[in-house]
Amino acid sequence: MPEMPEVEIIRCNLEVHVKGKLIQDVKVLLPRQIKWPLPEAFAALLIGRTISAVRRKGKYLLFEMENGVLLVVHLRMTGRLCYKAKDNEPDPYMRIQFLFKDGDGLVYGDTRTLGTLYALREDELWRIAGLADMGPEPLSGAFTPLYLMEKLQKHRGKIKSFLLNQKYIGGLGNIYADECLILSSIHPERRGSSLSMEEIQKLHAAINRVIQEGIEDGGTTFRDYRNGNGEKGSHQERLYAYGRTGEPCRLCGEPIKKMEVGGRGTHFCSYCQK
DNA sequence: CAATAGCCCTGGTGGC
DNA sequence: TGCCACCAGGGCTATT
Repeated sequence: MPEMPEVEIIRCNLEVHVKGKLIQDVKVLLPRQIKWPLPEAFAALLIGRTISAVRRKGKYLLFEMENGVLLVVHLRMTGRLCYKAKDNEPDPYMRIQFLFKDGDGLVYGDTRTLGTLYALREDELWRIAGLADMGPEPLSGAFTPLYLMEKLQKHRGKIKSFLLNQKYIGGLGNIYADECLILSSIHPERRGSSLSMEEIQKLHAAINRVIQEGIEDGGTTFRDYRNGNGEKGSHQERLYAYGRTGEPCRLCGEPIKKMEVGGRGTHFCSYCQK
């Protein structure tokens, strides 16, 4: 499941390949994944355009065309974008295909088909609520301990749910949320408003740390994630909590436990996290 | 307004 | 071996 580090890796890898490429054709194999505009208009907006940049905001990828049109992609659970040279073997779960004038292509594949794609201009980005309402990203100047404190003071819900809510912090998903909680010794069911300033500072540092390390490791590949070249990341080898149920905590040796918090599987250490 | 439950989706897994 | 319930979970919508 691509989160901010994985999407950043994909952005970085794809930009090298697609910058300056002219889109000659767009084949929409599964129209319902196009959320705006209608599939025919989606293709028409992109055909004949040249990609000038690849941007990212939270978990969204934004391909900028030379005329200002943006192709926006959210990969959700199993979406993947892969640059394909002319003779590469096809993705069996290909849903959308972008063909370039030089014969290469960009393939959007998605087994569970939960991903979403849009084509619109910069001044129409408000149509994508999750993008327009997104809070500051980890590692950004706006994401400060003070910002975190102000939001948490008013939050009566559980900290795990807070971390997953993109309107507070843009880019965290289930894996990195569990990781930053174990690294800051905070129990996932703690109420946001109950955190001390010291805990908030630890949490802030842990969020930046896990995102930074995730990017450095080329992302976390648990099941489906692949970078823009179809390769796996390695951060799963360094995880403290996620997917380690029953395995010894790397900090104290107690077995990692799993519970449900806010409808999400949550991995934690009952000894370290209070 | 905010928290929560349900829903979308399909492949992989474990139980029998 | 085959069948099937169940799980994975981001983000949207409906409900409380």
